[in-house]
Amino acid sequence: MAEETRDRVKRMAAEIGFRPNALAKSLLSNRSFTIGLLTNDTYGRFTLPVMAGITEALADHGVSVFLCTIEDDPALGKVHVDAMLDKHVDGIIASGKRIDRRLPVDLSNLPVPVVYAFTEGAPDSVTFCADDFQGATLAVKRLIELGRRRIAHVTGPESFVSVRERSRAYRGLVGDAFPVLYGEWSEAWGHEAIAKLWMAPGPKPDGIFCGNDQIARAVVDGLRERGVRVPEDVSVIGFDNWEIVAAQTRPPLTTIDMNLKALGREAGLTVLALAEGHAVEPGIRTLPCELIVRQSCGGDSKL
Amino acid sequence: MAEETRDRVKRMAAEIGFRPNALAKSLLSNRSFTIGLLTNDTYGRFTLPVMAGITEALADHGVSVFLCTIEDDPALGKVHVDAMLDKHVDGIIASGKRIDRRLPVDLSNLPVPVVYAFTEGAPDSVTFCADDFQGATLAVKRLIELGRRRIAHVTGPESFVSVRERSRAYRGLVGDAFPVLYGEWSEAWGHEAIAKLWMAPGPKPDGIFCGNDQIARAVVDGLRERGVRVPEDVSVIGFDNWEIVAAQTRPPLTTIDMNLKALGREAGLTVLALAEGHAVEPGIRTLPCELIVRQSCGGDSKL
DNA sequence: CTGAAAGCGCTTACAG
DNA sequence: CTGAAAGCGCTTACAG
Repeated sequence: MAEETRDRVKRMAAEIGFRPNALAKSLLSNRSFTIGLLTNDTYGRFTLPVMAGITEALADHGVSVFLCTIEDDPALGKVHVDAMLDKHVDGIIASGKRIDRRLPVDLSNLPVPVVYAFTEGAPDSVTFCADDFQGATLAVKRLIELGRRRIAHVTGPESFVSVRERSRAYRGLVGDAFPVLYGEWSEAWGHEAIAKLWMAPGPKPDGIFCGNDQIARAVVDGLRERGVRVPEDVSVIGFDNWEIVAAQTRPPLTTIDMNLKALGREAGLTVLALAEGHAVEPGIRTLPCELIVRQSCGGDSKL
Repeated sequence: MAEETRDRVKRMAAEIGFRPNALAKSLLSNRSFTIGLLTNDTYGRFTLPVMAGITEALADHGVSVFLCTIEDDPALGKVHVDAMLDKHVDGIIASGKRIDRRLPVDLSNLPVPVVYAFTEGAPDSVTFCADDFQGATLAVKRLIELGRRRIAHVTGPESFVSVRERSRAYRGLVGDAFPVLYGEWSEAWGHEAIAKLWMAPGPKPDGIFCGNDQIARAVVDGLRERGVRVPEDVSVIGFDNWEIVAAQTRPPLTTIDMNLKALGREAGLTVLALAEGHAVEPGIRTLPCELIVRQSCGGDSKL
């Protein structure tokens, strides 16, 4: 075949928009350039950022991702996992809405690599999660740096490891002058907690670290309703950086971002490496959180 | 081959967990049992319910779905569409965050069927969207049935068709005693609107229909802060049924649900039908909204 | 009714 | 260096 012919063929192929059939390729290469994201987070609060990170990392590798939302239904889970295996995904990323619960499906002994992100993984697997302790430390330290000396902690149910980690960080920095207030992940609980705190005798807190943004929002609202100024009288910091809540609070919440997108990116890259046969050390990888400064804590944002 | 042998083979196949390679199957059948969901709704507010509907309708047909979030980046859009076509998806569902904007990618003349859900479609395509006019009618009628006679409408930017449709429905039922207040889709605007309404001379509204739940939340908060009781003095109804906002408002919001999940289900079924070669009438299919009664409008919930 | 062959669209390894 | 063949894992159509 002459140079010229070869060129002509190539040109025509490009012109005509020839695209090789990825399915046929996969049949040979054992690589489908497809991965599955399995989650029970129907609301997408945690899974969407993770998903965004995965896509960001893998889109230009030509990898597409199947999103499978399985609620808490083992049967649905099996259906989705089987469908993914039949389609020969290169790997699976399991995700969820809390780091101390497993998805209702058995992902061990699959013929493809599995990586866990923001959900509890199998013992010898690779698991990514946010560093709750470090994130909480960031928040409480900021309150201390702002000169706050009576810092309270209003948070979610003690059954969550995240809650325990965060309050452990709080305790370490603040001691036990104030009780940690455990409750629901709701605004109702935030209001209740503020009522408790302000009805108690003795000096009131001048800083409140909240277990999530919903609680923080209610705390800020509750304070305003009592005529207490935020951030002048009391500094409030939340957790999650859930835009819809944090940005709409009056004043907008300073809060902790878990960097879920970075987490997704790492998980994506890792599952790809595994799929390509690279060895990856198993274990729990903890990614740092970040302080997002808005207006609910006051002070110089460059502190 | 004896009956017995055939049985034994089948049994062994099941035992050993034999699963046919879907990729190989696809090569022959021209069906990959895979569809793509393309969206620019990074937050997932609208796309996630649509996605849930699609999955619900198609999971037991063995169809998996690629989720592709393309922000507003045409280049990214093309990358994803090409990746999907290479993988021979059976069809594509385009979705978005408003019904009068197109995705930044050309989906005409693709070799696979395309269906639009909650985004503007190509002229001769199948498009699904919620019935804004009917939804707004539901809300305003409810306010009227509750005996409200001075009903105001606080909503988003007039540039949205949804906004214009909803206010057209409002106008039709209420007349023009009150101006329609157009603004941002934010709580800040809700507060501002209440300030305007309550500073104006003359009788105050006794019912407020809001363009979305964020505005409604702020309206309820603003009213409470002015000592106006909701729902005793003023009935408020929102739009969207965005759980995180509607359920946490004090009192929780009565609101309109666009039935996005049903929309996703229809879109999924339709794209599948097209993939199977069935003819589908092009055009815009409008799905009805639903009134979700909580406590912000008062009255008998069975009205 | 059973069993072997041809073919889906590619890539890899091998013979000329 | 070029070109034909074999094969990935299936299904379909055809010959015995």
